[in-house]
Amino acid sequence: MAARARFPFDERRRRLLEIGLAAFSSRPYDEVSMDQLAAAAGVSKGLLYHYFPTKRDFYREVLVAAVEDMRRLTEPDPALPPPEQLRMGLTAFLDYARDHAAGFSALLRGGIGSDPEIARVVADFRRAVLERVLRALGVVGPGPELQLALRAWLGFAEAAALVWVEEGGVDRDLVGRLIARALHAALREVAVPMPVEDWY
Amino acid sequence: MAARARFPFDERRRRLLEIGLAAFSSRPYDEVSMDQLAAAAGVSKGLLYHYFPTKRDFYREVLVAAVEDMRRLTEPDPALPPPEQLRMGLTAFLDYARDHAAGFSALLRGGIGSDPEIARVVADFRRAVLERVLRALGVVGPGPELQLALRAWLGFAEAAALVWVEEGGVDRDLVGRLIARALHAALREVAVPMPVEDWY
DNA sequence: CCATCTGTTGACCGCTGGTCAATAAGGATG
DNA sequence: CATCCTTATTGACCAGCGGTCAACAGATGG
Repeated sequence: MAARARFPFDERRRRLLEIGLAAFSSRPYDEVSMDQLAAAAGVSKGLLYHYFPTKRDFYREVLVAAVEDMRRLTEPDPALPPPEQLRMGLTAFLDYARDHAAGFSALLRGGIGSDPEIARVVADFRRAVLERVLRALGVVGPGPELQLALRAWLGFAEAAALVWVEEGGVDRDLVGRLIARALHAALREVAVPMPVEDWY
Repeated sequence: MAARARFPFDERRRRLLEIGLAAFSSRPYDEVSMDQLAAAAGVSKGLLYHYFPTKRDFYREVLVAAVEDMRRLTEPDPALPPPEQLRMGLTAFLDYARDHAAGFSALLRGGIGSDPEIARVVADFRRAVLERVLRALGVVGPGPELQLALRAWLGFAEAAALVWVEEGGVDRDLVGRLIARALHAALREVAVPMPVEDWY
């Protein structure tokens, strides 16, 4: 065998997560085996378990890293006026979905979403996105109706992005406008004063 | 052991699917083993494989049955005027989500959605729902923009229903109105003439 | 009462997720 | 340069998993 290559912890971990993302993006969870992953990383299976306690934890960490990546790349500039923040945030969101199609589809579509720990990662991400929106709106204590409306709107945005990425054939900015309009409609229905009409 | 109980094919199959729905609704896919399922059904594992070729197929059939059930229970009366069809369809949809919370969450949230065969079942269901809407609208050859808008709207409706079921605390008819309004907004953005304003 | 069909079983297999004691690379210390 | 200690890394190992299969037994019809 090749000589033992000893890597610093963080670097090795990062490499393993990259390989995990590639694997879990292209095949369903249960069709990816730890042996395969280890082989793809040129490493023994035991090492995988040295870095991640279980397969599920590994998957979760892959998801966390991907979501963190997305959150970072779509972060709006707080110095901009709110309408511009929304516009740029949506554009960045759609661009990210387009450029990371496989991972975006596989992971956000819920690779194994019925697991509570996994679902929580996605739920946390969604909450973070909605907090951005609430901050831009200047709302502090959103009631249950507003929370539901915003969460539903996020479902709209995610579905729009998924279809746009998978089917194609639609202008990106049209999709962005569509999503912004949906936000307006959702907010109006729960009586949140916001002149989003001219926001996009 | 108990004497061999011989059942007619269809009945046994139906029972197995019921048990599968209960199992897959309460635990993630990979935490449900065929041995457990067989034991829960009071049956040998071999029999499970006599009815369904693989675990994945079994899961798919469970999903198909659940989706079929939902489709049947939310079917609108075509004799009603379209606005009323929408109203009743949404009400039935939300009621179904509430009354079948576990299955609705687990299965539509995508138990193992990254598998193409499984994803297709959900995709087919969504297409069927959208065809109802298109029929009610009188649209025959929807362009890509309209398809995307409607698909995004369905994401809105699904997310709204999920949150409503899981969090509670919001009036059902408010959720229904919210979803109807979102449909209006989505359609207006892609320039589909439809006076949905007074539809709900 | 036999023959056929088929719902049903239990033993079996390769592989999977997960464990663990043993090992060796490399920096620190003298 | 030898030593030591830490820890990244391995490979053998295990119970349980998804899946297979030959054999069995309850109906059904002649």
